[in-house]
Parts: sequence; C-alpha cells; structure tokens
Amino acid sequence: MTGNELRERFLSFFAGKGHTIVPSSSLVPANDPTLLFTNAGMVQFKDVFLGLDRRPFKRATTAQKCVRAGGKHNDLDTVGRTARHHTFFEMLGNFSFGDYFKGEAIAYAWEFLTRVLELPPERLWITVYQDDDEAYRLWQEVAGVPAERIVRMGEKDNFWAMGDTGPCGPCSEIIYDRGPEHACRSNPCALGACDCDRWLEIWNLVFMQYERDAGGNLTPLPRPSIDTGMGLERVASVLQGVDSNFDTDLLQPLIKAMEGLSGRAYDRGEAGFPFRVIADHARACTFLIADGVLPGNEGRSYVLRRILRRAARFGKALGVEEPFLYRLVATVVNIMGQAYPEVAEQQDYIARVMRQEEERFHETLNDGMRVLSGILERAGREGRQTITGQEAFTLYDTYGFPLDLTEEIAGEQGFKVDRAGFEDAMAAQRERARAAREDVKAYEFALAFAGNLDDIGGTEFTGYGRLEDTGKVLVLVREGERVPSLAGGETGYAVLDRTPCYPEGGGQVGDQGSLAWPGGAARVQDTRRLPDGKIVHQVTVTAGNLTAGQEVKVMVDRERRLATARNHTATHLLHRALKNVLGEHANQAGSLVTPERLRFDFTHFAPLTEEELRAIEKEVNQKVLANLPVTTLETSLQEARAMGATALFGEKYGERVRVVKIDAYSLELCGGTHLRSTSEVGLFRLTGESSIGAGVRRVEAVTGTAALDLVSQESQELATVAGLLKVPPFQVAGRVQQLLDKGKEMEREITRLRNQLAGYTVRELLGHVREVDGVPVLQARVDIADAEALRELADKVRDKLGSGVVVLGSQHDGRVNFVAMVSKDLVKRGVHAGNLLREVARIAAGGGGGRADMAQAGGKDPSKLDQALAYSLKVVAQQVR
RNA sequence: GGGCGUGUAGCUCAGUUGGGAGAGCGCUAGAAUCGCACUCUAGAGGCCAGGGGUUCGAAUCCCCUCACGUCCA
Repeated sequence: MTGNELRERFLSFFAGKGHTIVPSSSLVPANDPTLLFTNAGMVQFKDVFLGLDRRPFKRATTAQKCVRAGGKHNDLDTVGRTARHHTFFEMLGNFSFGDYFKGEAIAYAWEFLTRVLELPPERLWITVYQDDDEAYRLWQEVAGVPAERIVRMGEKDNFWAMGDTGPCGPCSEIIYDRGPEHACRSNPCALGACDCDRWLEIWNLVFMQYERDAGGNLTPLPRPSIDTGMGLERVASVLQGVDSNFDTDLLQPLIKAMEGLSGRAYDRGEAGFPFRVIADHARACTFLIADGVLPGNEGRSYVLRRILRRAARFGKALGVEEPFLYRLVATVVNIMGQAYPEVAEQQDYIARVMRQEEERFHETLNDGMRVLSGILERAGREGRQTITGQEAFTLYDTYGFPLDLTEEIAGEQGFKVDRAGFEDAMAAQRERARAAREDVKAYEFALAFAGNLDDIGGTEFTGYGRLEDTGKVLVLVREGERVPSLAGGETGYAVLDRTPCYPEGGGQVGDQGSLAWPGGAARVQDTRRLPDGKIVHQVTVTAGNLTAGQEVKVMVDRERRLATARNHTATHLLHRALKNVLGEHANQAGSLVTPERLRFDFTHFAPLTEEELRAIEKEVNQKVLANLPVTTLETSLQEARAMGATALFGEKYGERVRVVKIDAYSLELCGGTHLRSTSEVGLFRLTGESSIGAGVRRVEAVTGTAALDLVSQESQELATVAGLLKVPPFQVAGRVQQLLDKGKEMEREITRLRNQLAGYTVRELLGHVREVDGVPVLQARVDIADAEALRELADKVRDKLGSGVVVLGSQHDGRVNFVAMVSKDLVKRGVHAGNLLREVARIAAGGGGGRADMAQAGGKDPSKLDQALAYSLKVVAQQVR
C-alpha cells in the first residue's frame, strides 16, 4: 500500500465512523506564540480542548503536516542516524471533543489496524498507564488483546499533558513487533526494557480526562476527549515491509533523485546518512516555505535556515558543490502535491527561495574560510598546534562557520581544534540566552474568559449592515475576574449577545464607539474576538453602572469605521495591483489596517523601483476612479477557492467563509468591513517601501482625507521651495540642479583662490622666519578660519622653507586653531610638532597633539594667541639637539 | 528576546594608542592604434549607514537607532 493510499484510507475510515475530515492546518500555528511549529495533529484543536472554542462537529480526523525542529521537540541532530526520526512528517489522527471516549477509541484503532490494514493481531502490543485499569481492561474486552501483550508503563511514557496546567490524561500506545530478527542485544530485549528497532510505536491514543490546576491537582473533566496520533511514515514502512521510513515510497524517490544529482549510490547503512538527511530536510524546507516561512536569523525563520544549511552541508559531503536542494522541490511535489496542493501551487517560488538561501550559504562559507585562514596563519606564527576553543567558537558564532569544517581544514594543515573549549564557550552562550529569556504568555487575554464560556451564549456580529444596534450584556470581567457590574470610572471587558462593533481581525483594528442605557453610558475603547467567536468590548463606564443582563444601545464611531474601511478596501486593491505589476508570487505576508493608514507585507525578492511604485499607485487610483462596486457573499471554503479567491495561509477559516469581491478585479476571503464602492477611497497614496527580512517587502499607504492632507502638505512644501527659489513650482528641479552645479563650481573657485592667496601669504610669511639655535622657525598669526586651509598653508610654507619649523595660529568664533609642521631633518634632531603644540596650546586654554612632523591643536582663549605663538620659539629651543 | 560581527568610492575591501580619507577593479577623457584589446597619463566619483555625546580635533572612543550577517533561546 502506498503512503498516499494509506492516508486516504485512514481519513475515509474515520469519515465512515462519523468524523469530519478537517484539512491539515499550517505548519505555523495560528495565534499560538508558545509553539514554534505545528508538531502534532491536535495543535489546530488546542483551543477546543482548552474549552476556548467550539466546532460544529464532535468528531474529527486529520492528516496533519508536522515539523519537529527547534523548541522542546528537537529531532534535528538525530535525523538520518535512525530509521524513524524526521524534522518533517505526517501525523494521522482522530479526535473526539467530549463525544466518544476510551472504548470507541480503542475499538476504532483496533479495527483500522487489523481489518483495514490487515496487520496480524499477534504482532501488536499495547502499553497503558500504570494506574489506568480501565484501559487495561478495555483492550482485552473490546480488542481481545491477551493480557500478556499489555504492558503498564510509568508517567514518563504514558501520561500526556498539554502544559503544566490544563487538560491531560493517561495514554495508550500500540506497538508493532517487527519480529525477533530485529531484536537488540539487550537482555532482555522486551517492551519497556530496551529501546530498539524491534518494537515500533505506531499509534498513540491520548485519553484526555483530567484538568490539572496550578497546584498539580487533577480534577476529572465533565466531558473527556480523545486525541490520537499515528505517524504516516512509520506505518507505511510496516505496510511496505521495509526496515526504514527512508525506504518507503514517501521518501525513497528523494533519495533516488539525490543519487542522480550526486552520481553516487545510496547505502542503507552508515554511508547513506547524508542521503537520508537531505531527503528529510528537502521535505521540511519545501513545506515550511510553502507555509510562508522564509530563511532568516530568528525564530521559525532561523530553524528553517538551519535545516536548509544542514542539508546543503551534506550535499557537499556527497561531492555536490553547486546549489542542489532546490532541485528536489519538484520531487517533493511529485510525491505529496496531490495531498497538499499548497506545495504544488508554489513550486517555483519555493525553489527560488531555497536556491537563494543556498547561494547565501556559499557566501557565508567563503567569508568564514577567509577568517579561518587568518587564524591558522597566526597560530602558525605563534608556533601553536591547536586552534583554541574560543577561535573555533568565534568562527561558528559570528561567522556561521561549521565546527566540523573548521576541524577538517585545520586538520589538513596539521592543526587540532580544542573541542572542549568550544563546548565551554557554547555552554556560556546558551546560559546567557536562557538567563535573558522571559516566558511568553499565551492566551492571557482569552484565559480570563475560559471559565465563563459554558453558561453564556455567543455574540452575533451585526456590524456589516449597521453601525448601531442594541445588545444584552452577557458577562462582565474586571481584572481577570467575573463581576456583576462595572461602576462609573471603572474599566473592564463586556461580552454582548449582539454588537455592531467589529472585533480586531484580518489585520483590521477593532472598532471604537460607545454604549448607552437608561441612566448610564460607557466608552468602547477596543473590540476583540475570543477564540470561539464571542466578541469582547473593552469599556470604561462614564456614567451610571453597567450591570450584567442590561440591554444597551451600541454605537460604532462612524468616522473611524469609515476611515478604516477606506484603508481596508484599498488594501485589497493594492494586493491585486502588486500581483499585476510584480507577479503572482507577491503574496500577502501580513497586513495592518487602521483608520490612519495601511501597512502591507508581501513576498518579493528585490526592493521596488520608483517605476514599480508609481505603476502600483496608478493602478490602484484607476480602480478608485472606476467606481467599482464592492460586494460580499458567503459561501463554503471550497466554493470560494474554486472561484479563485485569494486565501491567506495561517488564517483559520470556518465552514462558511465571507468573500469580498471588487467587481471583476479582486476576490479575497475576508471578514473585514469594506466600502460599498471603490470611489469612496477618494485617493490612494503610497508613503513608504522597506525590507522586512529576506524575501519580504513592506509598503505603507494612506487614503481618503489622510491622502489629501499628504498631497496638500507636499504641494505646500513645493510652493515654499519654489518661492525661495523664485521660480514656478515645476521648474524647481532644474533650478536646484543649476544651484548645485554653481555650488560645485564656486567650491572649485574657492580652492583655486585659496591656493593663490596662500602663495602670497607664504611669500610674506617667509620674511618673518627667525633662527633658534640655527633652526629656521616661523611662528605667525594668520587670518584663516578653516582648519584645513590652515594646514594647507603650513604645508606650503614648510615646503618653501625646506628645513624648518612652522607654527601658525588663527582665531575664529572665540576659539583658536593651531597647526605645526616640522621638516624631516629636524624631526631627527628632536623637534616634535605634537609635543610642541601641546605646550603652546595650553597657554591659550586648549590642548592638542599629533605626529612628530605634523600636529593640530585648538584653544578657547583668543586673547592669549600671540603669547602662545611666541612661546613656540622657547619650546623649539628646548627640543632641538 | 540575548550575544558576537559588519556597514568607508559604482563593486571588493584597507585605514595601527584619535591628528592630512586610500588601494584594486570599474567609469570618463587624453596618448598610442586603421580600429579593438592591452599599456601609459589625467580625471570624476565619499554627509566614512543615521542620530547624539566625549574632545581643541572623531571614519577611529562611548551611547542610541537602522540595515545586513551569524550563533543561542
């Protein structure tokens, strides 16, 4: 059975048992800063298990793409060494949200494995949590597993928890015995006693039945749930009768492709390690990029970079010097493109990103190579045999140069690397980062409501059609506690059963407005949405008391809402215009819509040129002038996709989606509030373009009155400049160019005149030369403000003098400047311009210094200038030998 | 989020206790050639990333910001 068939059979089996097939969610978890990547099937249902959200179904099944790299579950270094570890893999799962429990979960799993996959029952072993007698009994009763093949295990292996607090419970694993021929040499080689390839965990059933509080106490959940996970690649290896996941049809084509690229044959043992790493990493990189992750230096981006570079290194180990990883994207698409259309659709883009990163990595290696040569050279000079741990660490830490490569190259030249020192430096680095780490608080806002969900109804949003409505206060929360009422002056959160206030979402900020009820009023400062869709208003009571159950009139701030809608509709126009001007690869990567402005991040490889920016702005404004109707419709996600609507990765869409349509021009899934016609935008002006990281650009823009204000400010500025230049506004550029040219010409003229003047001055000064112990010394006060001109003058005088000492001083703006020059022959006789000038300047309340042949100084007391200059004669007399 | 490093001419980079902003390549012009390449000569091109501070004086030292690289989380 192929991997694709297995996935298919699993989903349809559970669909047949009343489960809704839910598509895999993005590898980037939506709204969950605690998690780097989606690493299990339950991630997209986390809110449901936490009681923060509900779904229209109670049973679900998924094939979920997962990445384990970085964070708590980090398999990066193990990949390729074992037959089973991956950075990217697929998890098959079935879920019950307070519906069926242990008995059915066990029955379904058993039926699927023994009937559908036809695995021999005598090969299957079971582990249960030590105290879970119920599961122990059910496995025998429901599945007929003999007691001797059911093993009780401890908390470490068979108790599952989402976090330190929250839902948790015992779990039960199904183990496939691959037969005595795979036994290890441990005695005994048995389940729970050894950890070898004979015993293959294929399915984990989690029985979520408790809630753990901060004190560690377990309370039974009223409606226990089921969460299961089965590794697709593992089961495929069993079904296909191969020893390793890498030999299944899910990974083997990648190894084959790599054989072709490297011209080397794959070896199933030790020597095949690089092939396995590359096959795994190619999948991980392809899928991560498809989900919008780009290589970079922090967080998810950094993990992607590490995976990609690790693969690139192993390519070198196979003798492939050129970028190659991007060529494997096509193979990944071949294997999995059917099940995951997002990789097929973005194939070219993914390959391009990967290639760019591979090239960047080559540059990094070249830079590191240069630094390493310097280190080796110095070590050789110092007669050392080893590269210190610190040196190796700097190479790694600052220049990203891999340690093994340092060792290899150093080794070729007879040097060793102090590995222990390297590890020490690394440990110190880790400690620093850990010490600075703060815990990320997820759900802080939402958790205040967690206990209050069950007994209150949902919120109906009526703000698409109206800006005023009446609603009933369902619940009030203040400082994290549910309260019966809010008094005047108090600020808290209110959930209503109906509201026209738009909650923050899809990049659009939440509405502001006001509440009114007989004898009272409140300001709405912000509106947000809870994970289950309830709408929360942040309110400050300005008069009277707001009590739960009160009917209130809700009014949205009209001006603010309209300004926001202008920017939102303009954002859709902008998105389409970007694609038309730059290409279809320009996908939304982030968006912010406020009443004041809009900000739009999108994937693109280069800074936008002036022409591109102008073209985009022009296209948007043309669509504004065209007065295109903006309409919305509700449909299913599939239907919307079929219509060609732009959907964003990482967004959670329900069954019914809202589509915003701008005539035949733009079609996007969007829950935001929009104008009725594009002409209401008024005017669209781009205000900025910048980089947001490798491969992502950001543009900012304004519309409506803000755009008009901008235009008015610009023309005012232009008028002012034109007025200053005394030319009509459209001749400003020509006039400025003229002035610049003239300025340059004048500068040249000044230089010429200064030289000429200096010539005269030099001749005049030469008449004032005096002899001190046979040394010609010239000290003079001149009228040159500029320090550079002063230096040039002294230069000329010294040249004319041939041998001698020149000390010049001048006064400017209540300060004095000195310069001293000493000819080379006199430097040899002990005259030092720097020391000389330091003493001279001190008299004029200043300081200075410089080289023996040239020095500069300054002072703050112009009245002492002549005195100071005269003193230079004495100093020369002291210095000369 | 915390380190380390880098930012100087169109490009690649030097710049040494703080004291004249440089090299190579590229560009322009001239010489030489029937012409091109090579060669020679001359020249243009720099708010030394940006802002603040210390100092008589900052590319250089200190602080902040930004961009890029890199490691750790």
